[in-house]
Amino acid sequence: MFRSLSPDVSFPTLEERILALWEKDDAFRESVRRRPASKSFAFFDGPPFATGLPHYGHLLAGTIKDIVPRYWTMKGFRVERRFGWDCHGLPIESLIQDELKLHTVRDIQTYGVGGFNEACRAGVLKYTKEWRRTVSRMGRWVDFDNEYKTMDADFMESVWWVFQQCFAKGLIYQGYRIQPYSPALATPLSNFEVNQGYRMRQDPSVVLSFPLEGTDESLLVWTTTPWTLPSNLAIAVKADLDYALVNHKGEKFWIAESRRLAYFDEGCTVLKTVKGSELAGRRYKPLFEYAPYMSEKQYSIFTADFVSDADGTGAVHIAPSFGEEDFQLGMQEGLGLWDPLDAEGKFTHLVPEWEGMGAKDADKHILHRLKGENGGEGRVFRHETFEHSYPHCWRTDVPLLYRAQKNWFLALDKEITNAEGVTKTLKQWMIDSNQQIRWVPEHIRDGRFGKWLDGARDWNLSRNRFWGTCIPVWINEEDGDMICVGSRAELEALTGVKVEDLHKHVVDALVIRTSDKKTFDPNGKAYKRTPEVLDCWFESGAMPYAQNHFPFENRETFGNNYPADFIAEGLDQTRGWFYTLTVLSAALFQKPAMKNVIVNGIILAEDGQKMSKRLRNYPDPNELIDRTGADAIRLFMIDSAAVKGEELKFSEAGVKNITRAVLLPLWNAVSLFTTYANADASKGQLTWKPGQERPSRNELDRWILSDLQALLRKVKVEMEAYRLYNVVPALVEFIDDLTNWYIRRSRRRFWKSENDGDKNDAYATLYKVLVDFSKTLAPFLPFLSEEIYQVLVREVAGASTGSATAPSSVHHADYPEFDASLFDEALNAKMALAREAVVLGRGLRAERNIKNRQPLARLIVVVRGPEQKAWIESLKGLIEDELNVKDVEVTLDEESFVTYKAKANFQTLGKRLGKAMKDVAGKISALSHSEIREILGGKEWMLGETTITAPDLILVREVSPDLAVTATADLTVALDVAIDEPLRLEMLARELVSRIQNLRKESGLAVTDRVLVRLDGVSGQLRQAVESHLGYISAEVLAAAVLFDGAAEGASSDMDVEGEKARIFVRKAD
RNA sequence: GGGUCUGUAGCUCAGUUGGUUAGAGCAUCGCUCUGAUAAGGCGGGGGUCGGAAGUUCAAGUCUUCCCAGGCCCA
Repeated sequence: MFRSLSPDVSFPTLEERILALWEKDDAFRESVRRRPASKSFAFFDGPPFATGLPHYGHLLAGTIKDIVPRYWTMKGFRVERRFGWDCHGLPIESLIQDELKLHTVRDIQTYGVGGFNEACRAGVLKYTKEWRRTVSRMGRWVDFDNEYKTMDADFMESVWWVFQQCFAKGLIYQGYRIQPYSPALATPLSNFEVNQGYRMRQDPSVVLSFPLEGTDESLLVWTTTPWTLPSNLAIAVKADLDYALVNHKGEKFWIAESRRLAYFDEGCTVLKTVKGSELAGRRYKPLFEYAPYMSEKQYSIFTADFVSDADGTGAVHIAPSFGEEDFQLGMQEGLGLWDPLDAEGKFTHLVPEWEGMGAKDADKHILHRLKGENGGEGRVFRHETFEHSYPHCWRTDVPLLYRAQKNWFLALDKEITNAEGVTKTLKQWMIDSNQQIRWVPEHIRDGRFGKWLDGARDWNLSRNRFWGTCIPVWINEEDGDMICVGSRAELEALTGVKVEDLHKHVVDALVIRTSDKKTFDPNGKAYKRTPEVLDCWFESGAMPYAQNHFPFENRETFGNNYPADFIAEGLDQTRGWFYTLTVLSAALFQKPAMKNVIVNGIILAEDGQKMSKRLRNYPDPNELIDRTGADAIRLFMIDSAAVKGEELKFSEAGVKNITRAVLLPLWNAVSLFTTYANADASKGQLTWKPGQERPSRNELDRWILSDLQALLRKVKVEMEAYRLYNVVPALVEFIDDLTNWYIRRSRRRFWKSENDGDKNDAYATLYKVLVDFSKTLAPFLPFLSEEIYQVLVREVAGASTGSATAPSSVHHADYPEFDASLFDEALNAKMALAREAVVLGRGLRAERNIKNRQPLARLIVVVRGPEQKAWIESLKGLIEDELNVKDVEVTLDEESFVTYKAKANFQTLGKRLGKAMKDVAGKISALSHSEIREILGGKEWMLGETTITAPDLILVREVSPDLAVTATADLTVALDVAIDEPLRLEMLARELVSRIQNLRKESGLAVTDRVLVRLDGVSGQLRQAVESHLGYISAEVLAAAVLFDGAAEGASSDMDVEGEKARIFVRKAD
């Protein structure tokens, strides 16, 4: 009837088989097609770089990105899932630069941007095959055939459109920002690159004297970058710091009082002391006269908070083009920018003295000159060398310069009016959007992400690179007039040239000539494209629009799929994708780009370190999948805090534990079901047919079905809140309920030889539970659930089963809904109480050292109320059987077993009593049994000002150590431990059965084989036991006969239980 | 240096508006059971809840400071 399942299962092999099945049936695409396009659940996939292989972080994010869409698909939604590739940006450019041995920006230009870009295009998808294989092998369903790539012309065109939208809203502007700059590469670097290049180096630490105008006084000023001195435009001091005027060998110097002794003797003369604010506004004589005069304030003293007296002199030199703080002060005071360096960081003709010399190289020459050794002025007061950590170019190892660069920015403080006429700044729209997003974990919203939004600065969109989407702005060189192009059609109209590729080497060649800014006019004004490309984060943020080539195509699709219902990425994307999605969505539509976000944490190696190829502290993902299977890895990752933004220490042992705790028990449950069902079917004892619903009167059946409903309700709540981490524990608990209670308690019902209704009830129930549970598990364990479904549903013909009627994959089925008609809260509580009684009973047996095979006469269960009494009575038989007792007696009267003591209920009393709490707690614990009874019975006990009533007491039951009694808040259980002769004989019979069963197993007999049992040398009481329990023994071990003839035949063993002996022989009956 | 998250048993983690003796799983040790089992059952050991101070009758939980680690930023 059912395919027979080996308990000896290899999950990786099973998974490979399922993958082939999905492939054959085109199961993924079918799962999408089956659901109506009108009922869409939108998912956005964050694009990875394909310049490296997938690692565990990708597997984790991929698993989350698979589970949630699978779930909503089964809930009836169409969930399109398109894979995306991030093709542009520095990682690929660096890779190709290495391949082509192009070290600098100039090398690339010499090589040719076209050739370089084509090499990037050809190389960027290097690992896509490996990605596809690993992602698919993990069971993730995502559309690779319909993938989007950020380098596709359609995608890039939409990015242009997004940019143009921002441009039209006045959000785009050009401005300066200080950036780390590599003179060797002639390019600014990203923070990421900078962080790779920190090293110790020695630099000059110089104090210079600046004569103040109209006095004979000088200000001592500190710098570590002499090469910026020709660009000096100002000096900054700290307003509330004391500055002293020191007389030193006839010269007068200003210096911060707190720094005075660092440069002068103790005995030096202090002429006067003033606050820094009093020095502000005074003018000084510049060191050099190369810089043009750009402001009336040039060469004067300012106050600034960033000045400190931790080093130097408490006065710092300001060159606004070099250094973040200098730049800020320069902007604030309108000093202007003056940068005498060329692209390679060399002085230009603006500083003829050192023209052609690199900035850092010029340091010593500048100092030499300032010392007056070349006929100049002796302005160097102190020249030292110090060692510090400083960033170097990660490729060429030359020290970086912090330098003002012209960039394109997205302004966050511009006001935007939405469709409803509400006006707010872009930043406020972003902050409002964030409040509408459900973050998992929640704290990201107002924590990491919210704080980041609050402090967000204008977004620097431009990169002086080659392989990216071009900034679509053309500029007239004379008047700076700009045209922002938003599509290929516009570009063609303006240039008269039709292009299909929008990359730099193609687009830069196009010059716009126009008189109306709309159409090409050979005699019109000329506009050339600004040379920068876009930050590739702009492209990933534009992905919701660009993946659909919106607005050029798919307007309707876009409308149905925006904002996304769900996205998921790692915590490191807070400032990355999550941010850029939010900025662009707020800029374009004044709403969030997504409704729900799961943020996963970082995966560390088992030792808590980062996973490192060099340390080899983690198993290769592909090898691990081949060893343990994807289901186990998926569940291990999901069953962790990694799905709420915390880190996960990845351990293979943890993955194996999932196999042991979840996969195998479930597999065994299915295997048991099919084994017995097949056996009974072949004996003609199965009247029930697969898929046939069969209401059972058996409480155990009704309970497991009800328990399953509780699980379904829980899963629904957690999945709708995107709390994946709460789902796996619930699934595990259900598997435990199913295998260690339902199946264990039902084993005999499957096993018994007579065919009655109950047996078929059991099959019908277990079948329904397994099928529904496989559907419940499907999003989480896509492979194993599929196998179970195929075996139980697809491969058998029945009312709702078989290939003719049932969906071809479990993932095409509808997700099981909570069924109120099967749910019985009281039954769940009742079973829980019975199980508690059993646990207590087992404890008593263990405590008294009475083994389970020894039947006992009686268990007394004392319950706390009439309802509970009825509950336990209705499950009497189950408890009797489980605990091997002849009778379970249920009563409400426990006073013969326990003595009451009481503890204070701090919760009710604490607020009322305050400081008297401790005293009262002592008095309560001193109450006697009868006093407690009276209070429980309703008596009010006056204790000073307070009235103590029953709820103020917590009852503690003390049991005498002489009695086999134990108690919890819900139950008191007493075990009658007396063993009379009939009970002893029955124990012996059971012991014998156990020995015979072992022999059967050892000799490899099938569970259905009938046997012949022979006994030899049987001692008196054992013989008596066999004779009085012959029927029981024969039925248990499927004995055709039990003979005392002593003939030695078949497998044998000796038995000796408490002095009762026999030699047992077992062979298969003829 | 700033922001943020984390710190509870050997390991992985729960722990409600502050409330009584801080829990679970795994691991370990002992006992036990077994014709669904790579299992099951019962019990033991194992904790100054990162540290300190404070608020309170009462702090794993609230406040402040400090320490350690991760991520992001500088």
